[in-house]
Amino acid sequence: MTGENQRPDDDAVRAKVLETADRLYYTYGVQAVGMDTLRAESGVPLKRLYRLFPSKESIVEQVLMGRHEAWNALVESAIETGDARQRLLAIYDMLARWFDQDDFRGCMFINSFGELGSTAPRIAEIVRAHKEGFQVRLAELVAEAGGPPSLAAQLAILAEGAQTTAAIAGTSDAATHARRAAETLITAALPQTPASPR
Amino acid sequence: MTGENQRPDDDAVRAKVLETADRLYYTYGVQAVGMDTLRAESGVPLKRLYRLFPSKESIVEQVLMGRHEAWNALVESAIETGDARQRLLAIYDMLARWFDQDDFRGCMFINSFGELGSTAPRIAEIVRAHKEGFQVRLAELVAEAGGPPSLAAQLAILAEGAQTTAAIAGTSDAATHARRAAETLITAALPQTPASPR
DNA sequence: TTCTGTGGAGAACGGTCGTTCTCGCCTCGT
DNA sequence: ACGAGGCGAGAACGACCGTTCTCCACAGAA
Repeated sequence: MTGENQRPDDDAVRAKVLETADRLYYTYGVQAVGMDTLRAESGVPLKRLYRLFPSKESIVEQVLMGRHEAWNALVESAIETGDARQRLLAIYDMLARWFDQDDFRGCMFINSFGELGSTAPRIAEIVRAHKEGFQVRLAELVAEAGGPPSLAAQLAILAEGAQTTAAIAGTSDAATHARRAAETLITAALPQTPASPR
Repeated sequence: MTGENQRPDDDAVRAKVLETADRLYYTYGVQAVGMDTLRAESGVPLKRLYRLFPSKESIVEQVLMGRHEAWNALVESAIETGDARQRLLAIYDMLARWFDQDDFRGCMFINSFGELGSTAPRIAEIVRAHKEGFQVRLAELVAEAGGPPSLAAQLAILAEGAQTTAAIAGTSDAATHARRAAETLITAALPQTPASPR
């Protein structure tokens, strides 16, 4: 007898908890937000929190997985139009819009890795997989543009550096600089005009 | 062992504490290392720790200031020979050597910012000032090479991105990719031969 | 109604945090 | 020799952590 007796609104409550946890962890850091704060902000009693999630760490993991999906959706929507070169550059425009949001506090994966990476291997692995997924997607885009894999690695480094620089400096200038650098690198790696078939 | 059998004076003990704290905080994160662990690893009693430093946060601040000086010294020693272009690229070679150290765990300033930036304003300011100092130094080197300020911003983003990418991926490949990208960006910004006697 | 059981509010628990205090010991001035 | 004072070892303190438990109001079945 498998005890699948979850109440009908458990899914909605779970979603609300993860939404609240995402906001709190992103704003203040994971270790700075206790379970009681999460209870107060989400309105979900502790008892139910621990029925819906086995532990705080699993909440952190699910928050990061949610951010992973959201990030992928953002990237896909940013690159859905234009030629291969324009689609690559659109990623940096997306970064600029993100950096300009007033609640921007850097990349949650990078922040969580610095905070928990050395003590929580599962968190570290989620972060590593997230970053590798982005690099793989970049490599696909670069390949469609006819560029070498090394260009994808360079563009990924630019995106990472823009995120940390923008978070620490508190401005979105890094997105503009990263975009210009990306233009230069793409042009150097794809010397022929992108519209001309071979 | 030493000629002086007198008890080490406060300055020497302070230095040993900061050295131990640097290693522990860098390896495990600041919040993961308690004062009792610092006492055990440094061999300095709690009472003396609190006579030498007013609080844990001040230890963190002084560790970061020490890292700031060490970083500046590393940069200066890396760029002390060669022409302007070679000196700029030497920074990425220095990064590669750093990434290959087996205790490399990313940039402590970025890690500390993610961990404490939103709750400890003084830490956030130290991190911000550190990163700005590096960008200013890069701008000087770029200016000596005859390049525009935007090139310095681009090279700084490459360095930041290489650090986070290497930390998360666990490899030093990012340094190589960043160096190649830097070569391309420098060449594009300084189209003429860099050798410039005056 | 009465019984039963579920869920919410919050106390409790064991542990750890940063920080301070106690106390015995050791040194040292007189 | 003797009292004073500074030191180290570690307990103590209050606060907070993640997690579990108690207690009671109340919903539905008989």
